[in-house]
Amino acid sequence: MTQDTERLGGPGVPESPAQTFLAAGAGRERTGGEDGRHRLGQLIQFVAGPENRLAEAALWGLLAGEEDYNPIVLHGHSGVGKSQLARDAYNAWKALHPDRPAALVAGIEFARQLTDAIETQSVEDFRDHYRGLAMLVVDDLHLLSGKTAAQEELMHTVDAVARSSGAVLITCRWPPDQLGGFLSGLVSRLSAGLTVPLVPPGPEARRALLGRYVAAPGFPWSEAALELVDQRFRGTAAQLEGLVKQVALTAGQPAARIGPELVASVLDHRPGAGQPELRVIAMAAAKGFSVRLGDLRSGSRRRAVVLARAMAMYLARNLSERTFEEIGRYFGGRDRTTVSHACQRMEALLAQDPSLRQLYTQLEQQLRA
DNA sequence: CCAAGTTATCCACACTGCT
DNA sequence: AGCAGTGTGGATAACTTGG
Repeated sequence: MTQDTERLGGPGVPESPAQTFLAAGAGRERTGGEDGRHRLGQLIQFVAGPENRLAEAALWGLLAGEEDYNPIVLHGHSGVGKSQLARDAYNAWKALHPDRPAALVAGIEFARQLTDAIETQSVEDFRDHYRGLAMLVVDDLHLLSGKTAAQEELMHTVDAVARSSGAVLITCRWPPDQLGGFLSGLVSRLSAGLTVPLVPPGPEARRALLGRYVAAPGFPWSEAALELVDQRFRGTAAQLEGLVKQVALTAGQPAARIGPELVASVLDHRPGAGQPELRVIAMAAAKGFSVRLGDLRSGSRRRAVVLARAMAMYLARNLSERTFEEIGRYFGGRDRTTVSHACQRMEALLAQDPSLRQLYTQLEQQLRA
């Protein structure tokens, strides 16, 4: 990994891999010079700040046809932009290599298609399609947990695509070696490629994202309004986009200038912007561990209760923007450091217990739905 | 049932970023 | 400087485990 880092993220790496890539003229042939570069630049929606330069570099390397790191696995919490990056890679590939077949498929959809193919006795067609691809993008691989047939099929697909000098990009909640309920063959195949962590946008990336979202015509934002979002908003790219839409909606008719007062009132009255209620999270965790909701909020320290409580706290922390203080208050008025410790402990447990990770994934899915 | 080990919890203090 | 949020380390008591 040291070598990978040196190669892709070290001092030799230019500020923006995208710039270098485009400056070098990669893809010019098929995308048509200046115009093509511009078009390709527009296809890339993911905004990478310094914190995600390695992922960006990996993406551009993949598009440039570098085979050194194949497959590339992007992993990170939900909301960091994995799916966006997957879509970008797919769209850019199609623009660069219109004559080389590519596919973007969600992990769970890949499994469903395979089941259909088996039922309709068309597995050969399924294989011809996927194994003949020049580029395969699989989004949310972790949802294939426990689905061995699909994993086996995917493993052979990845091999086939790689053998014919194709590119494979995979997004996942966890790095390959921490996946629970996965075939060791697939895990080692994935681990042999390049594994890149994705993290939430930092200040620089947030600013760039904000600039893009407010660029839509009709609702001119004042500098002070932008400044306010910059100062007060801490969230994922998707949440930021939601905020901008909410502000436009509140502004009413187009052409009204958006000032800091309006933004402040939207920020103040955000109804938890899609984040589940603590009670809903606690109930889901309680059910997952077969304990009572009341137990989680009680003083009990029974092993099963403590584990379920820690999971609930960890979920609350990851799926909402609530502070340790708020979470602790809900769970029996516990100290905020208790919540902090519980989250750290859960993180450590998840790193070493595949079945627990499986449960976490399940609960997270359920609560986001 | 009891002693020993483990760890969930709380407290005190320190650090960071913002106003 | 003051505040909010967070991180870290130590002390204590609740709980688990082995005999």
